Amino acid sequence: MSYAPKDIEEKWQTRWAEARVAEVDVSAPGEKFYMLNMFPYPSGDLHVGHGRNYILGDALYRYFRMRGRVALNPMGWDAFGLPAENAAIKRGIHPREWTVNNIARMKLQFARWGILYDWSKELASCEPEYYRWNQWLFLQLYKRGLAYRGKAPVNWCPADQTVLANEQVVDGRCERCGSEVVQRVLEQWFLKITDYADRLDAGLDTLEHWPEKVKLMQRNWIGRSVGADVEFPVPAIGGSIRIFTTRPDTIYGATFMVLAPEHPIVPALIADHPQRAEIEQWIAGVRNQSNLERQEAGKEGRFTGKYAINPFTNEEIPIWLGNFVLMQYGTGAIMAVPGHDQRDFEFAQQYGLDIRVVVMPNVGRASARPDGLKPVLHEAYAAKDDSAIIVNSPLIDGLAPPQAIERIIDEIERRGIGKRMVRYRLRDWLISRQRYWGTPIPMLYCETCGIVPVPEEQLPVRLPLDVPFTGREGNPLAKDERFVNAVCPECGGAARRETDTMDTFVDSSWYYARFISAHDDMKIFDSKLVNRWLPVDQYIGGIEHAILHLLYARFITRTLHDMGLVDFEEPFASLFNQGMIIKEGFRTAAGQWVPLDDVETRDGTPVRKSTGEPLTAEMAKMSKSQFNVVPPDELIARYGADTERVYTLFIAPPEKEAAWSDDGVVGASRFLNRVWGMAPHPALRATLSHDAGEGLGVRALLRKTHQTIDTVTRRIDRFEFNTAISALMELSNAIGDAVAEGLDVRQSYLVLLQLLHPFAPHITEELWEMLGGEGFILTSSWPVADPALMAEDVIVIAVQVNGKLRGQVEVSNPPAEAEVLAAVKENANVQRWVEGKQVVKTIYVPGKLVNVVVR
RNA sequence: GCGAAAGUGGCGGAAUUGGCAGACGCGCUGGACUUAGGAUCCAGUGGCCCAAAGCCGUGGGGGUUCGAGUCCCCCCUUUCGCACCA
Repeated sequence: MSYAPKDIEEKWQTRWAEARVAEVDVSAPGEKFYMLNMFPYPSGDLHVGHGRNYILGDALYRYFRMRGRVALNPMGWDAFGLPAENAAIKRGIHPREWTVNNIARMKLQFARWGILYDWSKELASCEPEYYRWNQWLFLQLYKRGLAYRGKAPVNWCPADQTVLANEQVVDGRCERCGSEVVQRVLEQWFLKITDYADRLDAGLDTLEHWPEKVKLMQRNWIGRSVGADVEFPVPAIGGSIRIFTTRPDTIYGATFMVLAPEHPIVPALIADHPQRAEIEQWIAGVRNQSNLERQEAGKEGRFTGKYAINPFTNEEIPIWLGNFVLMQYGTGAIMAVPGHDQRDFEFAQQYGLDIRVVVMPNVGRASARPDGLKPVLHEAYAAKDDSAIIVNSPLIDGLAPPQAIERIIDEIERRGIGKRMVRYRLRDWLISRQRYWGTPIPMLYCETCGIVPVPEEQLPVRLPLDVPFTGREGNPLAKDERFVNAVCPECGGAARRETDTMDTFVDSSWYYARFISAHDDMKIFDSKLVNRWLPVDQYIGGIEHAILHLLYARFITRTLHDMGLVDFEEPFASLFNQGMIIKEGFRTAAGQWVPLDDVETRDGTPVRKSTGEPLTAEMAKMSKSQFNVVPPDELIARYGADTERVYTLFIAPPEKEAAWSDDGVVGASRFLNRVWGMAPHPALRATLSHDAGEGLGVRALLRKTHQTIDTVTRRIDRFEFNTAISALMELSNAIGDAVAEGLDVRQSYLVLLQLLHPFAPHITEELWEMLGGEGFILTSSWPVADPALMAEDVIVIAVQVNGKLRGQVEVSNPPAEAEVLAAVKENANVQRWVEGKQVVKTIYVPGKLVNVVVR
């Protein structure tokens, strides 16, 4: 009987679905395991690159189930967002219809991959039963002062009349229409994530099972800096300017001050400047530049004509404006220490400003120090650790920077001119979008009462579905009178509804908790159950979410914690980022991607069939626009889903980028065919017994089997799926050899099926059934390795002396010291025996090298 | 520029604690079966050498060690992240 994946796979997919095997009663007893793939945006068709992500999750889910855990593997849809709206504009399909259709297609695809989700807990963020709680959450945040309306410069696309998220701006242009994005100051809704900056930063230390890389990225994004705020008096305007510095120990070296051109005090400083008009023009120019342009322009500045007093040297220092000082960070003003800061140094060089050395390498004796008072910038002169020493600074001379910093801040605080300060790079989260397809922000603007929240009992604020989509006149919601006109719940007068919708990252910041009570229409979720099931035990998704989604989710979880709704602060105990699948695409010299059916190979080089022009092959992320996607349909039709699953996991370590190879797939296919082909052999039907007198072959196979159980288990635990599968291939090869020798392999074969199940679920279920297994293999238990059976009976040690083989001796396993010593002595006259585990370690006798190696 | 990770056959990649480098798979070579092979099966496959023996081999150069892909120092290359954050 030959292997027909199609029939088998459909059969088992149907059976699993009918038996609702993946449905979990969240209040059932047992040790829980919450497995979660990041819920996808329903963009439609899935390719094998997406498959990697979900197959990985399914394999883990099945593994933990077999290990006896009550495993939950839910799935939902991040269903609001721009592409649905674009489809509506381009093709006249309603965003909802487009989304619902895509969801249906993706569900089918998941089923064909043999992925088991608990669909009873399915959710879609675009449905009122979900986004209602999004709105509720927003109101709670508003009540706590964590949601506020404020002015901010935002990315504005003039053609589409909307704000764009930073990630929707590509090279300064709108990713959708290509128009140049401009900065506009608008009133927007923000969530006060900065209130949680310290907790979000500190919490990273508790995430032991997160990739270091992601934690580092978050840490950099939060950008915690410790230092001090210091006031510098400016007599000319009868006030002072506050700066932030992380190096207060270098304050004696502050020879000038630089303000961001946008700093609010600038107009007062330059009011009587003779070239005021020119400076204002320069400021306007800098304002209009993006950060990138600003940096490319190089360092530029203008002298304001005014001076500040350095509070420690009491010298007058010039106040400059500089394009390299950012208004958004710190106080928008710096004390410039050109002797010890690269940027300040460059600026000082350019404008001929004083440079003073106040830090030197600490080389012990003063006389041995370099003649360091030269105005140069050198690495050692910027050191912040004990390798440096402060000079030219009366109050802190001779101290190392760490002590000097403490000392000088104490003095700053004593004098009342500043204080210790921790600042963050993190900014508040702008969540307003002038977009239709999103959660309406549940707020009202009343002519008499001002900003009024929609009362909770009026939720959800439903997104009207019958609105026209033209795409060129801004948010259709704003023109929908029925939606906009509302009654103020406070005074009963006329009110206007907020027509902005929420950033979809709000939707995804708490969905993992909603799965636990997905259909509760009384509350956001059941806290008791959520506290039982969360944090998520294993979260899987792409590295592209390293900052945004994961940071927002960590933030929102903390707000839920502070509301008393959950008793944990970190939503994801363990995080795994799978790598992308890439594949060769072909492009012309001009960089244009060419469809595969227009590519052929002539004389070993790819050319474009239609024009004959030469093409270059390039590995790229799978994408329709690059014509290099591998759709799973064909692959499954030809080889079956199990083959795709095994190949996808075998191709490379899962965290790495993997190059798809159509040829490589056949390896996985052959492997499964061999596994199938062994099954009907008569040897399988015999009963296995391990009586003495059995052939060595059976013992060896049994040993291999138990070693494989051990190996595969450990490798799955460590996410080493590729080598777990290679170990199964080895076992399969060993069983194949044993079958050829006519040995009874039934027991080993059943173990192989169990170990293989997470990777190739359909074929293993089928074979399990054929061999008379009880129930689903999915619900069978994971085999346990018997250490006694794993060990070799005898080992051969080779005695090497000075690299030369002196003899080989067979000893029992584990080897008795006396036995080995005797053997070694006989061959090499050795005195001492060092025992390893199974492998015999080095024996070293002075003057004589003896290397004992296990054979 | 700063930070992080990684360099192993023709390719993807293996190699607990330093202990037979190249598992497993692809590809390739030869063979079997075939009207046929982009199917299947068998054998071989790091390099030098007809072969054996032997020698050389984990980006380059030093070092530690009886022994280094693995540990230490210097250099080179690639990828990723941040990008004037005071």
